[in-house]
Amino acid sequence: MKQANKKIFREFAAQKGLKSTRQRDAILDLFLSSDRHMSIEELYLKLRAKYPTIGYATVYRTLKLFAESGIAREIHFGDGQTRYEHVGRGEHHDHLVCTRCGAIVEFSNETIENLQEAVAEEHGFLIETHKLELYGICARCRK
Amino acid sequence: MKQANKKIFREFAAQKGLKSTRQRDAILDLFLSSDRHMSIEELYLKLRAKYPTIGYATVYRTLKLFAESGIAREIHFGDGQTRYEHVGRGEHHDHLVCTRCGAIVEFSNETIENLQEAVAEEHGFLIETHKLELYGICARCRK
DNA sequence: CAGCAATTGAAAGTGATTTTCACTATACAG
DNA sequence: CTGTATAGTGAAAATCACTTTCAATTGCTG
Ligand SMILES: [Mn+2]
Ligand SMILES: [Mn+2]
Ligand SMILES: [Zn+2]
Ligand SMILES: [Zn+2]
Repeated sequence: MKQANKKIFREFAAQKGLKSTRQRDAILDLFLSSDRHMSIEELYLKLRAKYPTIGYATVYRTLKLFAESGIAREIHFGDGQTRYEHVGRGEHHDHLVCTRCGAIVEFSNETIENLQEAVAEEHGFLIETHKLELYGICARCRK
Repeated sequence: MKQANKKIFREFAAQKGLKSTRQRDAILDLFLSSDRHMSIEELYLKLRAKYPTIGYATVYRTLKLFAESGIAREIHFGDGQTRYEHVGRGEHHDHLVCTRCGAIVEFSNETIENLQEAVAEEHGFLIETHKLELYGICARCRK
């Protein structure tokens, strides 16, 4: 997925007249090779290590571009910070979030998705997106 | 539910040594008799009408107490504002949110809830809470 | 290389929420 | 009823997570 997403972003950038900059490239590389759910702050701190002068604004702006291009998705787990996660073409998944250690497990359940559609239909809604998050204690923390 | 929740909060307040104040009572009455999903700002503005000197801080603090006591639940629909909704003893529901007009429809689906449990179990998680929100266009806005 | 638009980072600005603090109100003992 | 200890209040300042502004820099195109 990494190379595919790199290509998707390059194409997006090209047709939008975005320039290729040292910072943007560094952020893209870091994002694509990092943990799947990173907060801006985590990304910023890691970037600083290799690129001490990079600014918060640049990181924020760049991650928005990633989301716009379709290679990233913004997620909110209710801790006040925005996270970004990788998105593969046409992929979708939901999350289990450990309230103890913060671990995030991804899952996808076709049946649930279908039932969501059914519920929406009952109420005349046309679903655009949805959010399903299960919060609890992960296997590790339960031991 | 209104009287029941009033009683629940009174008991919570008593055992926590919270005092009964004019403001707290006003906020409780307004909250319990209002729309089921109110933002702090909406509550604040309505309160101001009857109680011109009430401060934002008091409203924020009081709603947190309501949540702590179990009569209210904090909800985040991604518009940057925290909302609070009524909670009845042992009740639970999820939401359909119209991205056009902001309408909120509540629903509950036993089958989905059971599948969530099954998913959690597969991953060794013990669910504490969950959030299921379906965003889309409501029946009215589709016409 | 010149010309110009896009990009960057520091710093100021936002908007929601929280904290601080001096003042006030409540509850409970006497 | 008081007097007191304590909790609560509201205005204003502080925080937090972003977002915008802007002057300086950089990438591209020709
Ligand atoms: Mn994920
Ligand atoms: Mn609701
Ligand atoms: Zn855990
Ligand atoms: Zn609508």
